Amino acid sequence: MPTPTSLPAPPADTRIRILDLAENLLLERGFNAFSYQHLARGLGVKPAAIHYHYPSKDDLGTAIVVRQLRRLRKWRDLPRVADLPPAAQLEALLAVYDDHAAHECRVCLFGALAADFRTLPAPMQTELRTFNRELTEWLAQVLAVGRATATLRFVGSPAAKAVQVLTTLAGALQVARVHDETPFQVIVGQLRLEMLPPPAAA
Amino acid sequence: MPTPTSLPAPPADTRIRILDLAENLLLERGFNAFSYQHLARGLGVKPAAIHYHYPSKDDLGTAIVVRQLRRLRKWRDLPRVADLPPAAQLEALLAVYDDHAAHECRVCLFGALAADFRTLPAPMQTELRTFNRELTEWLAQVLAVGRATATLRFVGSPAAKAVQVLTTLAGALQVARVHDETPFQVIVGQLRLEMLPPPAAA
DNA sequence: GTACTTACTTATTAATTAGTAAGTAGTATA
DNA sequence: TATACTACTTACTAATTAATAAGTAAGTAC
Repeated sequence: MPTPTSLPAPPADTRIRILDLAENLLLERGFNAFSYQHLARGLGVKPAAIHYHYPSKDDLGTAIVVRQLRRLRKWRDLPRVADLPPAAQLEALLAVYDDHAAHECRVCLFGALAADFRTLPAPMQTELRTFNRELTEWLAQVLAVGRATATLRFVGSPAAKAVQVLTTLAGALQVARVHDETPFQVIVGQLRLEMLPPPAAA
Repeated sequence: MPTPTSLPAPPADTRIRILDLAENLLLERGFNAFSYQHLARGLGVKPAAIHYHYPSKDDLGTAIVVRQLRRLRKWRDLPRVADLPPAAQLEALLAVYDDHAAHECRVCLFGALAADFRTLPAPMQTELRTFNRELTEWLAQVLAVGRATATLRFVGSPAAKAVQVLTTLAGALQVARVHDETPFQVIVGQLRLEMLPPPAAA
């Protein structure tokens, strides 16, 4: 225990500030479109300071994906998410993507990295696959319960529908970037129309 | 008319060979992940030769998008496509994306450029928007006729469904890149299941 | 107060980037 | 045969890239 009673250091968050800015630049401009110089200028430090915390850009990129994976797991297991009924869980997911669209039309992590995937360091590839797999498995489970309880509607297997819906959402954020937020809202509206209102019939 | 009776020059296709290779690299690795040096090495010429045909990378990138736009218009107006019934037109579209997935998991033009969109030269942005808009309008028309003739099934407006389907397909190619072709086939199967078989009921 | 660690900066390297200028070989035209 | 054009190559520049080495100031441990 280094600082038993006092925690005097808010300046020590450079490591996190780097990660935050790098993540922003990644989601707003793509992985190959920012450099240690950009980060350094944006934070008021020298490029070598970034190398001190993240020796190589591979390390930095991997750290971004690993943190997003940790966030996903934390979010998914949050009582206010995990204890929701399936339709509300789906809405919570849509809200996350809506946040991205509203925040400078940021794409999601997956959409930011997929196109350049083959140029990414191996650890980033691995972590991104895990990220996407865990998110898909979570949604598949939500959809399965939702259909079983007649609160979500779709044809085909929950796993297939989960892949389709997540892929659509990732793409929707990209379309929002190319045009504007409108098509994103159109797509989300379409998803709600198809899946959310149980048919009101028997 | 330069060469009235003879056309002796197959070597003169360097301009096209550059465009072909650049397009391949763009779709396989992303726009910021290839350079004039890569192109030059791949073609056995010097980088300056590329600059001769395409003075700047902006010009080259724009040429790629412009050519894809021309191809789209040509394809769409082809008798063997334009004269098809709506369900077959949708299948023809799916076949194009399937080609991409089968060919080294190439993403589509849109998916390759969306993440880095803000780093692209303005003419590329403009042409890509046009490309996406025209494709969407075409599909919306197909869907409208398909539903009117009861050969395609969906809820919501044809325009909204067209945006959703194209976004899903673009995303599906990206998922194929990150994992393998399987999820792409799952997504296309899901789309067919939802839209293609008219309900067999009245 | 000496040793050590943390968190940097300064200075530098080697590679790569897009882009340019000038020269040249081959072909076509007058 | 002179002229000019096409399609390059050679040689170069300036900027940027990730990365490293060495130094330093401030704090912590004992």
